[in-house]
Amino acid sequence: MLVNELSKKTGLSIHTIRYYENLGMIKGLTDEKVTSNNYKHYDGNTIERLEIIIEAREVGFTLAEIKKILISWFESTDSKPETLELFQAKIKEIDDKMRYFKKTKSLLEKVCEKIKSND
Amino acid sequence: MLVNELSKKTGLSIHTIRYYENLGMIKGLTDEKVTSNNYKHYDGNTIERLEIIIEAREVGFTLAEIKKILISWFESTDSKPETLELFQAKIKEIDDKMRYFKKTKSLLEKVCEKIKSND
DNA sequence: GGAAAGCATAGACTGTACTCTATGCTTTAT
DNA sequence: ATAAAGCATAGAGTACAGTCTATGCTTTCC
Repeated sequence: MLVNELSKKTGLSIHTIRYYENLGMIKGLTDEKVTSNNYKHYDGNTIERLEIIIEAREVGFTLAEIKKILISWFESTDSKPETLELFQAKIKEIDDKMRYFKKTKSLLEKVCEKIKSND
Repeated sequence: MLVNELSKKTGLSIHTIRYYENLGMIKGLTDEKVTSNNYKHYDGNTIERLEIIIEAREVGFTLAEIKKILISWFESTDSKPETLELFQAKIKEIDDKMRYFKKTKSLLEKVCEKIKSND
């Protein structure tokens, strides 16, 4: 599939997809049998990668971190201590954030009640 | 207290404090009895505000949103429908993120196990 | 076969949130 | 009294994550 279809399937803009490709997070392949153009073709793996990127973004990974995750997930066969460390640090970060979020949520709920009761 | 003390008490850099002040999120007052300088004085309310800023940043509010929160919390007497809406939307966002976080955490834990077992 | 739509690269521009530098005046310490 | 430290404003610079524009070639559709 070409970039337009990939964009539709993932919901990411063509610009963003190319941006991620420039960062080396995904890679399209040009069909060597076709010499008239250098259109890039993407496959299911690219979709999978982009979906991982979208989810990982959501929980606060930076693109640089996500790149590492992708490499260790798709390209590496051996275990990587530094990736393990990154993940364990992120688990800790997530725990911290969840605590914060719970506190903040109940605070926000109180504030909402306060605002409503002032009517 | 002057900016240096405020910085030490909140852990924010002087630069960051001034940045927030320029955005109108906090406000120091110059002592009108002193004419030789225009040093700004900050009080407990400023610390409270900065602590709210720090916490709200942590859960993903933008500074523009935090400014609204501060206004509705400290400056407004009447209820503000738009602030209520903002908060309710944020509560929903937090719920969504918590779901994501739980999913991601268990995924990360699995990945960590996988990496470890490859040793 | 000519217009419209799609693809590629490169680079400029935007927004958010800082962070740092320059300059100059004021206060404090020795 | 003078050097060091602190304060203020203004503006430049940085990092991240896009987003948009320009240019030019290619493919598709009527």
